[in-house]
Amino acid sequence: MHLTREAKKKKTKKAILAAAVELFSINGFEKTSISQLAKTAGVGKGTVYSYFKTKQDLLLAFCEDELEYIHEQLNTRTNQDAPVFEQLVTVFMAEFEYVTRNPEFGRLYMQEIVFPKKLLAEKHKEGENKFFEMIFPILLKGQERGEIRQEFELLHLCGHFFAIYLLLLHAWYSDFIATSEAEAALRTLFTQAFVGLQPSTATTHHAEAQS
Amino acid sequence: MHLTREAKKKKTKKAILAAAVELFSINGFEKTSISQLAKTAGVGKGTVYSYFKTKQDLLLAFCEDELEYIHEQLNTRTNQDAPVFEQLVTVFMAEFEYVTRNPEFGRLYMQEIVFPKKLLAEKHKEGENKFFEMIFPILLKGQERGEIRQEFELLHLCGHFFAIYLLLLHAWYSDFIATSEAEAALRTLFTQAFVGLQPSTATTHHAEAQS
DNA sequence: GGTAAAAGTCGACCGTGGTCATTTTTAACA
DNA sequence: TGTTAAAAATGACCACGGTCGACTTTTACC
Repeated sequence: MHLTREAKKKKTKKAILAAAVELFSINGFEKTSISQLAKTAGVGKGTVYSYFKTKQDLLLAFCEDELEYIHEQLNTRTNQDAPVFEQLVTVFMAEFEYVTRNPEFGRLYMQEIVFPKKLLAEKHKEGENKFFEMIFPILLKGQERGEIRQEFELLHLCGHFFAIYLLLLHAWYSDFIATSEAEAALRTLFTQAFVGLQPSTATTHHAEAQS
Repeated sequence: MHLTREAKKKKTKKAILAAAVELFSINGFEKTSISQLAKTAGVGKGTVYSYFKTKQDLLLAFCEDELEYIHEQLNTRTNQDAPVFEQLVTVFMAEFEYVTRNPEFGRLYMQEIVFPKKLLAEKHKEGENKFFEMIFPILLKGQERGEIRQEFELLHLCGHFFAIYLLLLHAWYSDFIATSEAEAALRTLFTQAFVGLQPSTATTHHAEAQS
């Protein structure tokens, strides 16, 4: 048999991940030791490290699994005909709620995603692309519909919104805003971004955009 | 003598910080052990921990010292009469260059500042305020001069720019942009923010801002 | 100075994350 | 089935970050 081996590996990996979810949820990330986790998963300590390079990797793997699920759900649920503004609020709030539901996981995940070790940057680009893939089509449609200026590149637009999302999370983690205030804050920031910071009469002498 | 005691403590603290700077610079943060550091500083291991709660705290303390210096320099050097746009570019690029000069320190610093442990959030608000204090007066003057819309709250404006700054660093740490491209990217994002994402003819049906 | 309490220092000690030589399991072939 | 080489699992082991009670120095008061 050729499949049995691979199948077993998958099963072991799942067992380790399951143990991780269980123990991290109960005791938190830092208070869970790898040996304890290995025992729960029914494997040796070394085995854990042959599936995950690092304790953090284990957490990130779990987070990414969960996020993928959230993203799929979002893709099927968002109303493609609503205004861009509203679609973005929906998407961002879903992400926000997921990340902040378990602050400890979310924090470690975002720390690694936003400011990755340079060597691992490549790996995370992929993960972030998931996020960009979500809002990319929304913004594209927005440009087609004339809700968003067409002279800006889509990538830069995505970046702009990602920036606002980062700020939202930062504000929450720093206790500047409570969970209940998040949506209002997001809308305020979006409004600023849409309308623009300068008065509409101003001369845009600095508007030489870059690729 | 009453001062001797305090003076001695300061001296010890400086010695520890100095050892940290030296060893971190040579071997990096993770490869420097506390016992090694303690030996270099000429104190016991426990003493290090009576001055700094954690190994990370040690690094953050160092970073904050350095940042303070940068901020002072900036306050005296920026041209208060230049357009807001240009002043902001100057300030942000200075910060950017400092943070990315030593990627490892900058990374750990930003990780902790942007997504702090909830319990320590209070402590870091202070640190961030330094940043806001830098751009607050610039934006205020911008509003007075009519370069920036007056219907937005200054705090939200600061937030908007901080968001862009975070994105810039993120893009750099993720290898999306190189050091040499940073300023151009920053200008592009600023332009987007100033001009606004929606066409100037669009109806702003969503413009109910929040406090 | 003598002395007792408070402040500061110390390094042996603990549990941890991570490694690696060794052992066990699997797959392939005669 | 028996043999063997590769793949996978293992846990003793290591260096580290951080703790703690024992120890030394400083202070304040007589």
